[in-house]
Amino acid sequence: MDQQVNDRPCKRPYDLGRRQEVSDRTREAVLAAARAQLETSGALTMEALAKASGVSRQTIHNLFGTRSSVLEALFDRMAVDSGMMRMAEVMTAPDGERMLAAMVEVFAGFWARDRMLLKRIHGIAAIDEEMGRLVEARNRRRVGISGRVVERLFAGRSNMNSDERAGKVAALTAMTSFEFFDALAESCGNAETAAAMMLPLVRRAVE
Amino acid sequence: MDQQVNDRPCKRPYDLGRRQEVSDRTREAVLAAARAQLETSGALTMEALAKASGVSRQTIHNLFGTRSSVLEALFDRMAVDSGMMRMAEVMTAPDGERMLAAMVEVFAGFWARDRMLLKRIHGIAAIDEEMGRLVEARNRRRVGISGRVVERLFAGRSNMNSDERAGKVAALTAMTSFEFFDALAESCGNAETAAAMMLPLVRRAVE
DNA sequence: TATTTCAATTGACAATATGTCAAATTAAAC
DNA sequence: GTTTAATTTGACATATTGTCAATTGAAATA
Repeated sequence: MDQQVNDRPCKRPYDLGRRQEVSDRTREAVLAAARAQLETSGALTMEALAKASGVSRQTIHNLFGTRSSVLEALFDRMAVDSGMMRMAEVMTAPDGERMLAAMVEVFAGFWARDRMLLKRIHGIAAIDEEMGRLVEARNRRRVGISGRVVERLFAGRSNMNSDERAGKVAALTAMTSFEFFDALAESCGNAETAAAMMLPLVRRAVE
Repeated sequence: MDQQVNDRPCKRPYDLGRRQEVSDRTREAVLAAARAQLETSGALTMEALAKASGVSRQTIHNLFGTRSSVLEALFDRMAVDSGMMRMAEVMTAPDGERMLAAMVEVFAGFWARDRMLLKRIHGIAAIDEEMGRLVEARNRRRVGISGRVVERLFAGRSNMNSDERAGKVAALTAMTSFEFFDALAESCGNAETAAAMMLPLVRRAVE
């Protein structure tokens, strides 16, 4: 079990030790299988997931809780995996221009790496309230980053009212969204070309 | 039934007449209820749909077939309702600039009108193969329109290679996509502001 | 080695959803 | 009044999520 309430006193201390490692590995296996299933078919059933990861259906429930929780775990993991920490790179860039370039590069890379998976998850988010809130929360972080970039980019010019500034931030946020990247990749035919096109497009958008 | 195989000879001709009208009205009622359900909760169950539109679950199956078919009918209808015919306006504009402006106006209006519904349907399309093909097919039409607009826009200049041209088309297609509009509306806070921002952004993108 | 602990399995179950079928109902057309 | 066919009703079959309790099995302790 994930956690247990001690209604019965333990006669003996017990360290999970290697058992925890095994448990962790099966957790990974489930997430990997979930990723594979989502990327190929788009459907994600507990039954198929259990079979693919070589555990029982109940075990997945024990490890994650509900089906939604599996998706959430996958989504959470993605940020860590794909180096959301590279965002520091963006923030510490020497000037606005290079901040913008770094931001575009980081996000384009991020979106390109897990494009199919993100497409599925964002799709689910459009239907499912809970996943919707999760995606929205992450998007809000990008709004914050856009704000900082725009701030630095126009640090010199004081002849810009707050509406104009808000417009720039909105444009930058929208153009660094997964949705825009995916649409661009779709109409380009591949993600690499889309990634290459991003910076000039974004630059012209925030001018 | 939708259609029947005559295994028994009819003794008498029969014109549906008013019965057809009634049937058509219930069809409308179902679609309206489906729209309402999708816009509010995002979930669409046949049971709730039947209750909301005041018919039996079986009737919906008779009228549409499957649950997916209801969604498809709703999606098909949307194009007709929201005036895809206004596309002629785009094609017959006197010059490239005005074609571009018309295209942006038409699509921004189109996306804004049914934003929530489109969000749901595109979400489903990201998961469901069949709906995915439908949305993709419609998107391809926009690619064609973008091509015409870019063609006219740069009719004078011959100093543009095919890669450059393809890039413009891809950018225009991506920036007139629902996904981009929705992302922009999200970061603006409302669809109206997003619609107003579109033209300048698109213009700068295709330059 | 024997015992204890707990992850994992198994099987049963309830709840919800889609989709199909056949018989009965009902309202419109003839 | 009879015929026609849309609509309803109720019964199924199937698939899916989620929970429960009892069992199993492997690792940790003594």
